[in-house]
Amino acid sequence: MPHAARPTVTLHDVAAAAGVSISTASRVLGGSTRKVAPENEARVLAAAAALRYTVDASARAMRRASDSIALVADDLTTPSMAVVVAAMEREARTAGAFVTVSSTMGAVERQLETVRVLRSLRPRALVLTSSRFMANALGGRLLKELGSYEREGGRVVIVGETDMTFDAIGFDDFAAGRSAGAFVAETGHRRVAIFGGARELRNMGSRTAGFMAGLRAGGLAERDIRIVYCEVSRQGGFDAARRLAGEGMSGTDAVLAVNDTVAIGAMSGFRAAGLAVPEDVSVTGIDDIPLAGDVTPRLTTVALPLAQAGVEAIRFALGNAGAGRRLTLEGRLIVRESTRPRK
Amino acid sequence: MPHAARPTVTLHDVAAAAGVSISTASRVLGGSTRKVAPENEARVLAAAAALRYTVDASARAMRRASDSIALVADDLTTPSMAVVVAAMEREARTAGAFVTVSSTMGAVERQLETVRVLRSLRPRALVLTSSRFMANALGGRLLKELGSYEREGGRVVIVGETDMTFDAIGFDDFAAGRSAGAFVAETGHRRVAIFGGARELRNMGSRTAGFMAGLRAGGLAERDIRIVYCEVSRQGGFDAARRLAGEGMSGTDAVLAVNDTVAIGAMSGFRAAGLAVPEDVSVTGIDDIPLAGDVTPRLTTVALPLAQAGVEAIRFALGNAGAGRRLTLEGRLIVRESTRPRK
DNA sequence: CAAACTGCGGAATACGTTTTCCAACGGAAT
DNA sequence: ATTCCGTTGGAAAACGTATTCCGCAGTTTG
Repeated sequence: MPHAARPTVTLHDVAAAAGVSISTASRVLGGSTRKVAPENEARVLAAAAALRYTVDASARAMRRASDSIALVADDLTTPSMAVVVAAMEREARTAGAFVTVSSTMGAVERQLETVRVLRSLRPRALVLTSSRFMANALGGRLLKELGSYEREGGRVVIVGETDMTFDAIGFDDFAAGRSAGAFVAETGHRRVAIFGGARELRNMGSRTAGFMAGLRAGGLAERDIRIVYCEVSRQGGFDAARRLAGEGMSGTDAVLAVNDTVAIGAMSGFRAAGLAVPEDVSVTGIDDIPLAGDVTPRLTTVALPLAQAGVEAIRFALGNAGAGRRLTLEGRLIVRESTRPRK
Repeated sequence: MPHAARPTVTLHDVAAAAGVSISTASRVLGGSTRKVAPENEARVLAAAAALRYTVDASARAMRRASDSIALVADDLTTPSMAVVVAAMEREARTAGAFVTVSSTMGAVERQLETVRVLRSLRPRALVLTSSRFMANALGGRLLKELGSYEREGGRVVIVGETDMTFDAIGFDDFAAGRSAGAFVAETGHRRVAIFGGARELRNMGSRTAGFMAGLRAGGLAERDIRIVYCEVSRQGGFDAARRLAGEGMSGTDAVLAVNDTVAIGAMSGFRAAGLAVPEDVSVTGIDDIPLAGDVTPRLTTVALPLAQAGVEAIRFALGNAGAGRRLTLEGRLIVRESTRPRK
């Protein structure tokens, strides 16, 4: 035993116990196409079970394509991300692959570092999920790193919006925003506030643009729409609502939040300020995280197929190479009790 | 190139480019103790950078102890689990290790299967987080599997309660329950309902027992305490609250929920039934998930050091072998607005 | 000045597996 | 009966790295 962590039972041991050669044992255990005599097959299987043999994935990876998929996520604790990751894990497993997860906690420099580390695992694919994977980030160094990974035969899949030319799965954020905006306009709201994200988050920008388009299509004028920049978090929504309420609302009868987390925070903020949702003000979100259907009042939102995105990402990762495929998933408006038509 | 996924640049290429032997390149790049001439070192470094070389973790794992840690989690989407996992990921990274995550979605049979698969990665340690890792599960097969893994030099760390003799990190669930119970009793509540978990979840059982102990210590009689079994989920808490309210509360002025998720569900349920928290009924939880400080009213709860548990688990996993160490972490009562003293 | 020692580069080996190649064997066809 | 082919087992090579061992040079020591 060469070093502490490896005093394992090997194929060699199994073969010896079964009285066959290593080749034969490998063929039985490794799912080879070659046939071996039923007699020998049974003996190998028995020996493997008795010895509790498990193949060494590292050694196997040196001869076969690996079946690991590395996932780089901004923040695993985000509800929508948790849903995506869980779906990926499930899908990968049904395909006999497994997922290793790393989070970058939103630090852009750590994305590069993380990708470097993960590349050493020689995963079959690298799945990046973030709203911030832009080609020019870090002076293009991330792009270069991913490029050379791909040139070495790896697959890169991006979940979220990007301007890079890898396979990508995104949500139609503009359309999602537009359907929320149109709904709010059609249900008779006259003055609307948009609780929007920091400008640098690209998908949040698309959602805001969609809100505007939907509202205008529904007949609202520019001066009836107010954009409130806030942190994209529950607290951000809470604070924005309190502030708006503190300033007297100036007629605002609906809030379009850039995602469910902000919307739920906003509902709390209004309630804390003594306003009732939906009686005094309607609130909508985007995403349809599990919590959205659980809060009181339940949140009207645009459901994005988060789990499906996870599944499709794994399919891209495992499927045949396709250069720069794009899959855009559409959201679906779900009307619940956090909105109410105005007379 | 033997198979598609491996046309990578190898140490051989770097050595050739630098004009040195493979051994020298390995010594420079692999963090060896052997010294190499500064001249050569510089050339190797330059070549590696130019070629974008990354070591092959699989190949390295065949000579050195691996630096991966495999995590088996019941359900990654659980808020408390997300906190633990994030902390593990962070801690592992600072130690130069990385974490691979798999979830079993609560299915006990899949725990065994998952451990089998993960063992093939020859991780340095296996970290299991669940409330259900009992020795006799599956007729002891899981225990046997873990035992042989440990005999092969692996480390097993369990986060949560267990009766197995591996290193374990747990929370003092009984004490947490007791401090919540004592607080509720001391603040003048006279009739209390416990929203408890399914009986087979051991830690939930300890919490319930702690509730009882705390309440009795505070002077409540057996007949003033009512245990309501409900699903451990937001919906479970919601339904239980609705049911209780529908039956007229029969004087209940406080609810002790077995965790924050159930408590938050219960608050919604009461509100939906027209009752106010904390005016009509006080509600407490256990865990202190991030959401607990965000809901309205903010939840009184017993904060468990979830992140610390993740950190300590990684330290156990990476530290020197210690047979059957136990670390029990204590919770801390945090009083917020979901409870109110009764006159 | 010879001998011992130090510092460092390189050849070779080992890690555990898959896969190619070869040999042996048995049965069928001529 | 001889040749041919299909089947199956085993020997050996290969994957990329870390490390042991050896040798060469240069330096110190007696």
